[in-house]
Order: sequence, then structure tokens, then C-alpha cells
Amino acid sequence: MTRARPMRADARRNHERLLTAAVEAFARYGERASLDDIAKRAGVGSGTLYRHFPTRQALLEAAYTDRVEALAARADDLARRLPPGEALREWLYELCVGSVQVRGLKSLLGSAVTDGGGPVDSPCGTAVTGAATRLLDAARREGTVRADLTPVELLRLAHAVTTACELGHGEPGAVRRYLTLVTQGLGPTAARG
Amino acid sequence: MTRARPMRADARRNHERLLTAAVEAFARYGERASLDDIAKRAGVGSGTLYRHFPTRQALLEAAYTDRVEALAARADDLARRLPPGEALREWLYELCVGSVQVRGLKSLLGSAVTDGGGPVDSPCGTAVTGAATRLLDAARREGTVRADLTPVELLRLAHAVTTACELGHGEPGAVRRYLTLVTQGLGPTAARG
DNA sequence: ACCTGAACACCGTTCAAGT
DNA sequence: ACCTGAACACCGTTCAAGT
Repeated sequence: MTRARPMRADARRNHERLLTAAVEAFARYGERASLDDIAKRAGVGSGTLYRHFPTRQALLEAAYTDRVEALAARADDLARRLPPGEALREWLYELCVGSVQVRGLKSLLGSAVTDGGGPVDSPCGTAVTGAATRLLDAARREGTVRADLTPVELLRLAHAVTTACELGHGEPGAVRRYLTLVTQGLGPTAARG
Repeated sequence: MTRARPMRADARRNHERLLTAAVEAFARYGERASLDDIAKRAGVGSGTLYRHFPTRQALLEAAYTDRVEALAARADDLARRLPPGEALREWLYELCVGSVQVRGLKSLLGSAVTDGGGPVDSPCGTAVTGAATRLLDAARREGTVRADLTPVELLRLAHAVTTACELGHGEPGAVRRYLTLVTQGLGPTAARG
């Protein structure tokens, strides 16, 4: 563990300003918001943005650290309050709602489970995969989830559900609907919990 | 029905060249391929591209007309050969495989079920929603699909599955896997057909 | 050590001028 | 009727010059 040594006062201020501007811009324009515009709104040269956040991904990750951590904490919270199966379902619901509502968050959560089979090694990837793993393990022990489902698969499906919702452009109840379809399956609705 | 009157010879040739270049570019770079580049490779001024295809969407649609029609035809083909439930599953599989493999096709199919509850009124939207409706109706009569599932929901889920696969960046068997998860649901694997 | 902003390459889109 | 390509506005990224 190397502890980052303190930034110079102006650097620290710029860092903060950039983050504020980024959060606002991502909220307004989605994850494709103009980086140049973010720098301008932060009152900072474009080079400074790149110094602090070398890639768009890095900026996105920094902008949503709080939210991702809150999501992870929420998982453990739900695990304490509800039976495993319900906790898992409710967490998935909140995850998807967040992804639909907070523009840019979906992109970040998606990139946390992109590429190889495993989760990406980033703070966001670690936090969210950890939460999913804990919920999934408990539900599996309870026997309410298919045993072969992996955390990454689960998170990818959540991302997929969010995508399906987006196609409907804000239809109310879309998250619940598509989540129901995916968790229950497409077969005939006979005896179901 | 108004029949388009024949294009001037040079216009016709440019139209064709643009399509060829577009198919190639979309295949190589995905649906975000540079329009300027497509015009250049077609040996045509950029204004000409906009004259023939006013939007990127229009170009995308034109580039994949054949493929979309083939998909629709394939649905009826499968409906003739297989029991409804199997025909539906197999069609979904081929739809997703196509969306994963042919860059740009996913985007087009997605936009065919974007926005309001109904399908978009475009040749592509009509063809693909028609096919989905026929397969779904048959399966419903047979009782192998939940009765409340709509064609647009089905197509959005297919789009969603494709998205999940993309996150895995070409893992073999991903389409089959995620399609299985979505069609069977995430519950415990007990008695299943 | 950090910041600035000009510079470069690229893209989408429009439109006056051409044939 | 159709085509061309310059023009404009915009964006991402780099880097020499500054403090």
C-alpha cells in the first residue's frame, strides 16, 4: 500500500472542481459528456483534466465512487434485513434503477464486468463484485438461486436489464418488469413464488 | 404507395458505392464508423452521402436491409420446421448471434424497438416485430411461453442478452449461456424442460 | 510540480458553386 | 437534378511555455 502524498493546494482545488463539474456534466449529458466542456466549466485548462484523470474512464470512476460504495454497503444492509433471495432481488432492483436514473453510472458498472471472465481490477469492480458475490452465496445456500450462476454473470444481466429499460426510454415500471422477466424466465407462468 | 421514380445514372451509382462502403465500414469499425470516411472510400463528396442517407440511422438501415429480411424469413422457416417453442428459442439464438457478430446490426435492431411501447415504424422495425409476433403467438397457443410477454419486450430482451454477451467480449458460448439464463430464469434448476 | 492554452488531427453537417 | 468540397463548429489529446 503506497499512500499518495498530499497534492499541492492548487492541484487539490482543481481536482475537486473537476469532479464537481464532471458529476454535473455526466448527469446532464450522459457518459459521453464533452471533456473539454468539463474542463471549461471547472475553470481549468484541458491539460489539467488529463493530468488528474488520464482517461474518461478514470473520471467516470472518480465521479461515482460514493455511489458505488453506497451500492455495495446497501447490499450488506439488505442481507441483514431480508432473507437471501429477497435481498438479492431487491439489490438488483436498486442497482438497475440507479443505472437507469444516473446517467454514466450504467457505463461505469458495465465496464466493471467487461472483457475476461473475471471482474475488472478497479475499486468499482471490486466493490460491486464483492457485494454481488456475498448476496449470491447466501441465496445459493438458501437454495433460491440456480447454483451455476456467477457474480459476473449476474452483474452483466443487470446491465442487460438496464439496457432493455433504456430502449423503452423511461417507461414507468420497466425495471420491475424486465427484472421479473429475467428472474422468472420466459416460460409459462404456472406455480411461482 | 408512391413508387420512387428512377434515379439519374450517376446518382444510382453513387448510391450503390455508398452502400458498399458503408457495409464494409460498419463491419470493420462498428456502427460508429466515420461517415466522412465512408464517403471518401466511396469516392464521393460528403454532401452526396447526406443527400442519399440523411441520417446515420438511414444508412445503417439501408446497409442491413438484406440481413434483416433474411432474419424475418428465417423465423417463418423455423416455424414450419419446429414446434413453436423450439422455433422461438432457435430464432432468438440466431438473432443474438447475428447481433453479436455483425457489428452495427445490434444497433439497428435496438433502434427498431426504441422509445414508445410500440415498434418503430421502419422497414426493419416492421419486419422484425412481425416475425417476433408470429413466433410468439404460436408459442403462446402451445402454452410454452408466458402469456403476458409482448413482441417488443421479447426483442428488447434479445437486445439485452446481446449486450451482456458483448461485455464478455467474444467468450465462446456466451449467447447460449445468457439466453439460457434469461429464458429459464435465475431460480433454482429443478424440473426443467 | 503543476497549470495553461495553442496546436493538431479528426468528425458531422451545411451550403454556395458547379455541371 | 445531382455532385463537390470548402467552411464551420466541435471534440479529444498533446506539449511547449509559463509560474
